[in-house]
Amino acid sequence: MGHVRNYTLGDVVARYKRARGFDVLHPMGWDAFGLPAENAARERGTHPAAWTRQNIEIMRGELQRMGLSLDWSREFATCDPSYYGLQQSLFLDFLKAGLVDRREAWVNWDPIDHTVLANEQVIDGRGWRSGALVEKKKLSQWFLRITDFAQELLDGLDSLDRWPSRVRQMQANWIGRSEGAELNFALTEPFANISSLPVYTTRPDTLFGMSFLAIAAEHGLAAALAETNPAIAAFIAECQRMGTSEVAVETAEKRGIDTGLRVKHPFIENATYPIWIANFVLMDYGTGAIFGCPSGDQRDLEFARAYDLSVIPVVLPAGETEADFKIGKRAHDGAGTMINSDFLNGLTPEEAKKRAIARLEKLDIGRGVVNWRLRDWGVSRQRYWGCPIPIIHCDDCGAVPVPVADLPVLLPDDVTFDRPGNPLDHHPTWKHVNCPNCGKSARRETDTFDTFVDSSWYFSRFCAPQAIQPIDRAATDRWLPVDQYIGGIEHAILHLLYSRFFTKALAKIGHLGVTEPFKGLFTQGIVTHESYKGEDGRWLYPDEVIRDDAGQPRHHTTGELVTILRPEKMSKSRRNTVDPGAIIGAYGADTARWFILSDNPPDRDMEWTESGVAGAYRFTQRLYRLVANIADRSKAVAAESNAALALRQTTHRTIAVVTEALESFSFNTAVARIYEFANALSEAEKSAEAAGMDHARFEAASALARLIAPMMPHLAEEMNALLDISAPLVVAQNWPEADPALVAVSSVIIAVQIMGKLRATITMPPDSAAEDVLRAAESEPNIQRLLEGKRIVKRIHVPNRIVNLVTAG
RNA sequence: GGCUCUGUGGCGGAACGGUAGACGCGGCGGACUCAAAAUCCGCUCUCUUCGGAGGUGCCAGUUCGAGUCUGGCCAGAGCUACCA
Repeated sequence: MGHVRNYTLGDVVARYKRARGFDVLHPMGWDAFGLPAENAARERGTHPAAWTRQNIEIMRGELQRMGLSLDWSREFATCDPSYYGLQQSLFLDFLKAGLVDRREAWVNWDPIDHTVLANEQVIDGRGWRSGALVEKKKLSQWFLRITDFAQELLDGLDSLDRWPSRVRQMQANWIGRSEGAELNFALTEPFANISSLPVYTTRPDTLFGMSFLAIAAEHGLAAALAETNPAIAAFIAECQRMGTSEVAVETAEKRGIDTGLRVKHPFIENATYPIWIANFVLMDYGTGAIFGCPSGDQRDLEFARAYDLSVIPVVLPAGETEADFKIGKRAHDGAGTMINSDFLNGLTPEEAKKRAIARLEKLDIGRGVVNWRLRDWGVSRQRYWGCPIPIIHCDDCGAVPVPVADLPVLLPDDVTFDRPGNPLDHHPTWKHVNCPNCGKSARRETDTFDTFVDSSWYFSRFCAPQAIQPIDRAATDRWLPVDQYIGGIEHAILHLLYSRFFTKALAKIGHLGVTEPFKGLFTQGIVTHESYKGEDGRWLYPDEVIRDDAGQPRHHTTGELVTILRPEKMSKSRRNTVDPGAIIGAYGADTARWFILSDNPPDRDMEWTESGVAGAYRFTQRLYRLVANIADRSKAVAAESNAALALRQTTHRTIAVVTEALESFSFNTAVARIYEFANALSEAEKSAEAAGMDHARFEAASALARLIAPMMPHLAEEMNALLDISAPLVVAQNWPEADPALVAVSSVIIAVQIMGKLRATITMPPDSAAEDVLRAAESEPNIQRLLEGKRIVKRIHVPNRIVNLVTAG
């Protein structure tokens, strides 16, 4: 149901903008590669391609029955060779432009499934599918150099003023720019050709509070030490077994092992500190080594307490004295004055930071650097159902790009899923090819791309889906950036960041002329539903549950009592799903669309309820009846009755407010205004004989048809044809225009307050002079009564809205 | 732990700092009907001595006036997480 909501919202915008005369590109495609297809293959023996095609057929049918105004001529799926082949050629362009690296990286390795797992696929240290304990393993992987664009990706966020600020905030946090210093700590004695250790820190100001240096278990020095020291080897092995899961991280104690090696302090002559291997130091942030200042960093403090290392306060908080200040259980990482810090004493941490960096640079042992939390994007996946990475590995020539003329590298159809691992790797012939360089026998890369690659440029392809080139520059110059992108908040970081990176990278190599893909972003909420449990605790489908005479929920055949649980995201495992096809079948697409739009603001989660759908359905029937009674007698009359004029004013005011609501994505309030309009039109039936009412009702109904058209396109056409069979289709008509003369009001109701409390209302001509309004307010009977014996000391008048009388005595 | 967001009737939710609760759902009452369904009409925040009084998570503040702005709490949600 989530996708139905998503595309309904988009369709309203598309239809509305089209009626306003815009040229709208509203395409549809399929993000078709990925794990679900492979899992289905393993579980049910269907081929991933067949399974995918079948799913696309089903979903396309649903979308078409929803009446989405999509341009199906632009449809494609990412698993089409005509799409992924072009993606391969883009990759080769990236490679040529130096945007691709191949390097060793630590990965989560599932020893049963023989595959790399993403972090989110590791649950409590075990593979989400196999349940095997996940190992950290070093593998050669392909990386896209997204970090080259870190600054641009951060800066670009400022220009995205039509994005939700929280998404921008999330991306900024993810990119994680920090400023600090990188410095080298010299070892007192070199070990295994290592004479110094580089360390990144954001707090060079606290260097005088140092009490140890710690390196990650995966650090090169640790590996070298492990060769001759079994205790260290055991400790490293233990760290690698430790999961990366939340629980593991949260409950893990700070642990370490002293290497026996020591480093010199950069500033203090003859001072040396131990090097520890610690479980809380991350290899892939900074340099994989830290200096520990326990007084200023909570983690360092916990580590120091565990191993009885010294704690030297270096920042004195305001209001404390140097003699009394002690570090207890909490490190002090806030503001204050530097102490125990030689040439930094008396400075603020900010100033001290600058001074320390200057000294490091002068001594030529360090420098100020900017560091990023963002990592390069590993795109290798040991999977079949994805886009093959177009590389051939040759023993002599190394990794050789597949020549462009040989693209696409097609996935073989004849694969088996009868054993763990990557079917491409098991295939008897596929990977054996000759090196394009030297002609000797070589091997294809058997990894495929992360599917986020597929979805990082599809919007460019939609602009010219038949083009020979992957991206048609003229077409993208015309259409991009996307004016309005609609998606779930779950894409706030990954998909949206990767797409932004791709756009900047493609711009750099000339494929695109824009540097941001999506000008406007709207994040819609998820669709939820109650879920139901039978007496034995099994999940029940919504249509298995009925209400008995007493209103108790019961199973429809067994009669057992059913427990209702609070609404949650629809999921197959909880069985709290509703089938869009069944809803459309029972009520029609317009009812589904109307309910989706009316329930609540589209950026919030919506609860799918049967009564809500039924209410929407009733309204569709009511609209039809309302219009069926109105014939095309559209001539205006010279002398219009008050009733007719009032209806016409309502019509034009409704046009104005609905237009405004649609512009601001307030679909639920647009719906409310249309309900009010329909109520007014019903009311007008009572004075059907009044002069000019035929025309007024016809005008109203005609406007109503066009106003609901973006939301209920089918009913809109029915109503339009009922009113005037010879009229052009609503989709061919313009958006209704509000007549300013009819929108204007002839009187306003002004609230009269005394001391800010509402005491009366008065009716006045709009824009009346202040003195007239105040005179009328003060002579209103109820106000006069309340003012008795009081003196007015101040009169507030807000034109057309309110009068507030401030009294004394 | 960090960042962000959200707290308004029985429910979903309206409300440029200016009449809190629009509109819908649900509920109650009535009309129509032999009856029901459908439909139509009315009522639906609380208290009230019928003058009013109180009310938007809690406590302060700014203002003639605060659901809206500021500060501090409380609760819930999302993201992120040993990022040095």
